[in-house]
Amino acid sequence: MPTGIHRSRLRDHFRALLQLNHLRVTPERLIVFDEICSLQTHFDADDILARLKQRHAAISRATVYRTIELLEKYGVIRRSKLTGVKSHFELTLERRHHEHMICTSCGKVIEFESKGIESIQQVICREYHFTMTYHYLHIFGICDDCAKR
Amino acid sequence: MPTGIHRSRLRDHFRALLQLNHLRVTPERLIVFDEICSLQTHFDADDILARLKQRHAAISRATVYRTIELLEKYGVIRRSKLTGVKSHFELTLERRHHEHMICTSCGKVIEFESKGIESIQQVICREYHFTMTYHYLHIFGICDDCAKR
DNA sequence: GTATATGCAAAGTATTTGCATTAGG
DNA sequence: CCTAATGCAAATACTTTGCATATAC
Repeated sequence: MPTGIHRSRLRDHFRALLQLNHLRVTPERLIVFDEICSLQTHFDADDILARLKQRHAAISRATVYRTIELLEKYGVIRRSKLTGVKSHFELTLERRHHEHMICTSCGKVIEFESKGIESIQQVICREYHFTMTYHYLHIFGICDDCAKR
Repeated sequence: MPTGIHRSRLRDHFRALLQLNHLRVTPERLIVFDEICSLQTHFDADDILARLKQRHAAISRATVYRTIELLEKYGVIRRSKLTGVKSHFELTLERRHHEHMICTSCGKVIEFESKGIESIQQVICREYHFTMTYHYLHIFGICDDCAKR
């Protein structure tokens, strides 16, 4: 899915993604997708189920799981197991790809971009015959301000 | 726990950690800890159970889970945000740094090293006056085998 | 001796799946 | 039409927990 898409056009892109992959555009899929897009944070399957219930959209648990699986497979959302038990997901609508540098002392997050890392990744993925959908680089350490203290 | 400890001394450090925290040094804990140290990759609870069984060490599932929880709590292992339903862990010391490539279809994790990424990071950290303690690069996508299906 | 750790089995969550039914292309 | 998608309920996977027993200190 392309980056930097305006919210109102997301649904059209999802529809296109389904059609391109010979998958059916069902109301259930569109509703689950809309719900995920409306979330501004990480979510898990139950979050979606709860919000659907609140909206009186009777979509089954199985369909929610299956739609999440589909979205992950096509790189629309990504899984990150934050807690010990459930899987958490996040929409991959990166405005522009960036990496994170996290200060373990004050918690500050510095975002940066690196052409070099992107190209190294391409080389590595080719070497392993791996088709990348997304990546993230997290650098942990001590920021300038904290080092001075 | 200090880093860069020789393998044979790891057990002593674990023992000290337990004593310092008024926890009991039980054979079960030592065996589970040794097993984790002997692994060269990330692992999950079942990996440990399977290896223990193979070694005819009859340690219960509950104890393995409880020991893993303890080790995570004291920072000896860390939960890594990989894919799938299980929780994966990694020893926080003694490992040579490596990156992860995760197949979002089958869950396979490919580890690799990259000198290039290391050096780019050094440049970036210098630019931001950031003192790195550790980092991880996760590349998500579809592996060769899954792409063929 | 006493409190903590273990083992077992049962309970608790999260997720997946088989199958009959529905509906998109 | 035909096949993929849905809903339901049952199955499975992973993890936690209550309790009696064992054991480290």
